[in-house]
Amino acid sequence: MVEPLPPRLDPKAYERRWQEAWDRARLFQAPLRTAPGEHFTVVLPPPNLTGVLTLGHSLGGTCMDVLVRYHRMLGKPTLWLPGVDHAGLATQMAVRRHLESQGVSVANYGPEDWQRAVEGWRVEKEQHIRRQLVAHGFSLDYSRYVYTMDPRYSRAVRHAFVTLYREGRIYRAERMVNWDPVAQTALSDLEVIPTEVRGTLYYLRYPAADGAPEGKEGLVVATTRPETLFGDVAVAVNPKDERHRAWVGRSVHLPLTDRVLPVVLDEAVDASFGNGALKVTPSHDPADLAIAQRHPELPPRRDVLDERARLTGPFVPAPFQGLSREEARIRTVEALRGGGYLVREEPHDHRVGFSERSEVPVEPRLSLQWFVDVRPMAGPALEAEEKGELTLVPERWRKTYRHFLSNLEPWCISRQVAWGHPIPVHTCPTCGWVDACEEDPPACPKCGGGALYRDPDVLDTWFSSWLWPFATLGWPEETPDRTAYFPVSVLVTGSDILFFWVARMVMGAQIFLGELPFPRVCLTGILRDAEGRKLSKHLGNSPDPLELIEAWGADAFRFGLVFPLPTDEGGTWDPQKASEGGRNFLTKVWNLVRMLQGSLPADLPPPGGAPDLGEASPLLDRWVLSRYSATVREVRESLEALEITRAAASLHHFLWHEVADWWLEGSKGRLSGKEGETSRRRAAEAGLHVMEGSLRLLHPFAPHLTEELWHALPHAGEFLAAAPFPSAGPPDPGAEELARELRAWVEGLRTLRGEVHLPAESRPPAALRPRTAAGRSLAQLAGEHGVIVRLARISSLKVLSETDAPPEQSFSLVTPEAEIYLGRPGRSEGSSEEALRKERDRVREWLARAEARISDPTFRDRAPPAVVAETEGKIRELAERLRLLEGHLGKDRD
RNA sequence: GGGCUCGUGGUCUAGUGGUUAUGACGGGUGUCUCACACACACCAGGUCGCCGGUUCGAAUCCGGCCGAGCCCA
Repeated sequence: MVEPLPPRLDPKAYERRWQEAWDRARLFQAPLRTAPGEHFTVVLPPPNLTGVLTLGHSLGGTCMDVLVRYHRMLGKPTLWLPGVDHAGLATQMAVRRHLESQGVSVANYGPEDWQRAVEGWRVEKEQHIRRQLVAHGFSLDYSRYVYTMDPRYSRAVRHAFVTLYREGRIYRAERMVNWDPVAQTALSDLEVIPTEVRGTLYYLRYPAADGAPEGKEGLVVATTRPETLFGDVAVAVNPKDERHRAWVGRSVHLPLTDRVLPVVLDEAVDASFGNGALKVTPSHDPADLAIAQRHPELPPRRDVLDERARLTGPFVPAPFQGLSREEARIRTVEALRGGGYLVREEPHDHRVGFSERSEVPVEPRLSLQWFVDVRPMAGPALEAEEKGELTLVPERWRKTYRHFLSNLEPWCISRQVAWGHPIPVHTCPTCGWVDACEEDPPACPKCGGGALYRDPDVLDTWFSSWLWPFATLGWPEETPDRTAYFPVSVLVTGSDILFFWVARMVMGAQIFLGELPFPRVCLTGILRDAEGRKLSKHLGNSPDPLELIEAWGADAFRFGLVFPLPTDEGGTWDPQKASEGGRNFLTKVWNLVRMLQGSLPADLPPPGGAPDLGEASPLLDRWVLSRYSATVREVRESLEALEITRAAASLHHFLWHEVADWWLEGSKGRLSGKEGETSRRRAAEAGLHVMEGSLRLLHPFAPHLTEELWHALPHAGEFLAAAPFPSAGPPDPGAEELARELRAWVEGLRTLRGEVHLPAESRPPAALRPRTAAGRSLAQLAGEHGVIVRLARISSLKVLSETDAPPEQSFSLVTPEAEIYLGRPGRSEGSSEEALRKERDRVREWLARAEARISDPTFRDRAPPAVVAETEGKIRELAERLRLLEGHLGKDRD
């Protein structure tokens, strides 16, 4: 026989123990299979190697674990595959900060040095991340762990590149990219954070070069970046702008230089901004570049900022050479002011892109980069969603998904960093041969020359991430896992990476495998702190999940994450409060089982099928079994629909407010044995059936606690984690209707007690006259009266017939279900008049509202007959209740 | 500037044409009632952002406005 449970729940006493036991039993290792077939596969979005997991990972992980454990309990071959992402530049920056904090200079680090430096970091972070994942109780299959820089994974990345290169989908081009002048690399749009900045708008006069139009001395342009003026190639105005019409065909002097710039017309110029004239600096602004390209007479570029954003080059006058962009702005403005070119300056709020990595403003820069032309891939990805082959949950993300795919830009995949997957393109300096190869060629295949030159860039990290759902399973090789466990069954991730990860994975799988990587995507909300900011490593406002697990236990933390689920919009979420709520609920479950355990006969066998309860069985047992069946159904439906919060809420409500508050409270008499061994045994059987099943239902949410409690009850099997998920039994509507009535009676009695301030210890006699058919049936079940007496804390219950006179000297109340009387201890101790009056006023108001509706002829005319009938029924009930209430009031006043 | 989303008691939230609008936290009152004070019972608190429209009937559908947030420029 099992030990009695300790009175207090202590997660530390069992969480680690079960994690180790599950691990020893290899419960989470997906079975090896070679044939395709029904399976459930989830891949963990690989956390970055940059550091520790955030609460966002905890949320996504919990959702995945719930689904994975559920499907595993359904008996499907189940795989949840973990891994980490090398996160190229992000990791390199983190390692660099780490090394520099230890006084190590990385200025001269080459790729090999970085490889070595990151390797040590990687081992440490991998261990930490794995510790965090294990502490959550996530049922991951660590035997299939993947690191995006593993040789096998790297081969997949390389294969993907070579395939696209050979198909002509990858090309090299000079483009305006987001340039990080500190990290000295291109960034994707998604690594740039637009930030609201208070800057200055400078109005500069560019003097006329070949005679000013009448009444003008020069053309005034407005700019936030005066330091780039040396790169100007023109001044542009909007053709519709009458103010500047006279400038067409003329030219102006570029201040601080001896150059002359033409004035051109372009639709893109915003006439309402500044003075309506724009200095065109094609090398350092994407919009200006576009203008220059529309005017073939203009020089296409004129670079004045180098890779560190310093003013350099032949167009920069000597005094400004080598200045940083910040210094250059100050000096240029000084010089412009000195020369009388600065007309005025005004404060100006605008958005500047900051590098997510090095946190400095990004510099638009023309440079030679590698691109994937993803635009042709969008069609199939859109089509899959439109046909319903790919569904997003919640559905409202569809529009966002479509909008993104309909506006794709070529994807810049090259990065000028030391660490990452190298771009496998080789050039022969002798004959000019260029190609992408799966293996490094020892010599030029064309001319036989050696000393091939490999492209120095590495790939954007997302270029490896978009292969995740299939490269982790062995692609491009046909491995057994790929056959058995692809496609992924559902992808769970944060809505913030819908574009750059989810959409790209869809395109990737379609192009490389010709099929979807997953049929469903579950997008979780974004957690925000008390100030409404997104929790992130970046802001440092995410607590370490390990601290919360340490403080509350993994199960409480997990339950707090999904119930209530934080929504992605607006709302804030307090991890302490949420975990506390989880802990309170789990304590409830703990005590529920503890109470039940103490009441079980020693020889009670593990539950088999549902106990056979005839109509003569105790109402509460029939009712709780019916509610249990309904809960099983709801939980299964919710989990199938990926509505994890709804499943958690069903369980929370059922266990706390149905099993504990009503079944257990009302069954204590029977469970205590005071009503005989047979009665006790039957109550215990019903309770055990419901609780053992509920533990299985709850297991995906709170795996440790349920495993611990399951072992404290009679059970069949070695692990709850490997037990089958419950199936729903039939509902019992008759029992539900009677129980609803019983609860209404008890609640009415309790409300009246409260309204007249009866002391908690008083046990007055009570009488009650049913007002419904169900109530009259319930009244016949004399065996249930003890339950009502217990729950309402009364000494006795007398059911009155229509003709019975109500008891003298009593408090009273009229509810929709019954007229209720409570014995009054002494005539001086309060009255129910206030309660009755309150109720009467409410009923009057409802009645008035209903009567107003029914007296409207168009309502009778046009509303469905059922609604009219319902309203009439309601009016009858309310009128009757009002009459009764007024009668009681009259009597009470005596 | 374009796109998307959301405005429900103090806070968070359920609710896709018909009830007396759900629940949680917080608040109040009373209770250490033989599982649980991490609890139990009861109570108070909302003109469902605003204005119009559709409808017999709108938190729910439509339009406009106001406010918040996200994404892309």
